[in-house]
Amino acid sequence: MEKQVRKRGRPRLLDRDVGLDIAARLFWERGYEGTSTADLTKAMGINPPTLYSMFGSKEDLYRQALDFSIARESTRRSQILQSHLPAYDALRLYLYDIADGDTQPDKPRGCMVSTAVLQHAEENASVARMTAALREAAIQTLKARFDRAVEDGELPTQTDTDTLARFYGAIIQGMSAQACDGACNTRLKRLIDIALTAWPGELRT
Amino acid sequence: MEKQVRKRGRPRLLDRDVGLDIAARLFWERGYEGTSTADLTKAMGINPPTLYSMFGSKEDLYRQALDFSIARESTRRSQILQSHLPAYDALRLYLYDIADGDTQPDKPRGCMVSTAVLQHAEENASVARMTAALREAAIQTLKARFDRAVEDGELPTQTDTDTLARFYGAIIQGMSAQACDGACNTRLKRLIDIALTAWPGELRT
DNA sequence: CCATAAAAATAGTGATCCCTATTAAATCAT
DNA sequence: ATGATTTAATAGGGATCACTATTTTTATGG
Repeated sequence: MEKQVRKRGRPRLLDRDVGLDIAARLFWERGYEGTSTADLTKAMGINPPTLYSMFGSKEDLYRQALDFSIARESTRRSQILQSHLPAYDALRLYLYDIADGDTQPDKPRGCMVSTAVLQHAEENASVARMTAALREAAIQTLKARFDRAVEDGELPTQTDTDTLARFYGAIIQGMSAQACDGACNTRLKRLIDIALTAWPGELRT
Repeated sequence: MEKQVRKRGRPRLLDRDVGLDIAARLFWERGYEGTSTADLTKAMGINPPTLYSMFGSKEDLYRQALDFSIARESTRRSQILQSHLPAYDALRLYLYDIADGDTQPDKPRGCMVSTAVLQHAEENASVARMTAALREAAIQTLKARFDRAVEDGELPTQTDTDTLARFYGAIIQGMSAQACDGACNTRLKRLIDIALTAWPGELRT
């Protein structure tokens, strides 16, 4: 990650990561269809051609903003999930971390991915497929952790880990929706505590 | 509900309820921001002035289409919930009915209300408040049923019925999101069966 | 200083957005 | 038939949509 050597030509006024951060925040708050390229260029302080030369298109920018945001969160969250904590405890901390992310002060409510682009115009079907794939990947990550829990004897051998992962995925999506509707952090965590009572295994192995 | 007596003037080409049904289906599939007035007028087979004289504005039409759709479902669903079945059994049938609604053949996926207008442009904030209020009302209906269950001794007296209602509300929202992403009916019902294991009371009193 | 390179700014493009002023058509009452 | 009444159709308005051809600015290399 060494600083780029100064190249020829006019220097950039906008750092790429700063631009992605601004874009991610707008898309997060207003959604893909609710955010215009004029909103984006205005918030970044650039003119339209600069946006297109830096990021390609509105859809390309959305994809890059999602990748950028996910990269920032994924390290901490995968550490929680892949730690040597019992699966139940790891899951609890993982869900609490998501609840925190859904209710950050001075940030948009909810999750940028969990409830994004569920309904959409036909022309945005490819954007919807992208967010759906990200949600499916998150569920598969949960399932893999649950499979490990079965191997470790923390869950009954007959556990349907796929459905269990989709159940907690539904909790994550429901929390995002309720955060968008104004739910506070403690309210989401009380909800998590109920969801954790559906855990099929012995607790704290 | 007697048929209206033929009045003076040119007869309507489009029945109001037929128009609302067409509008509801479009809004359901594409969302509020993803559906244009041109989409609506084309699907209804009318010209723009007819849409505005019949329904007022795009936002008014959305509100009327939501009311129209909810009215059709609410009778059956409130019968399920307010029946004399034990609360647990009523809840199970209620959630199964919602799962069926999320995965109807030849209908858009998911629920028209549960995951609608979560992210939105600033100019559509009033539309978002409307759908949020409908979601909150559904949660309060669940809470009221749970409160009755406490009175009937089907739930422990110290049960936090508000959080329990928001938990099952999250399940409903998560199911809608996953249905939008392609989940089938049986997958949603397996998810419900796990959610029901979080029920705090004695089953089948 | 000059040529080259790279990015920014200007000034738009055609398409689509939600909505409406006006005119034409179709019915009923007399 | 005529006038009154109600709805439909025509034709577009002003704003915004995502995007871009062209020109101008600012840097480096020689």
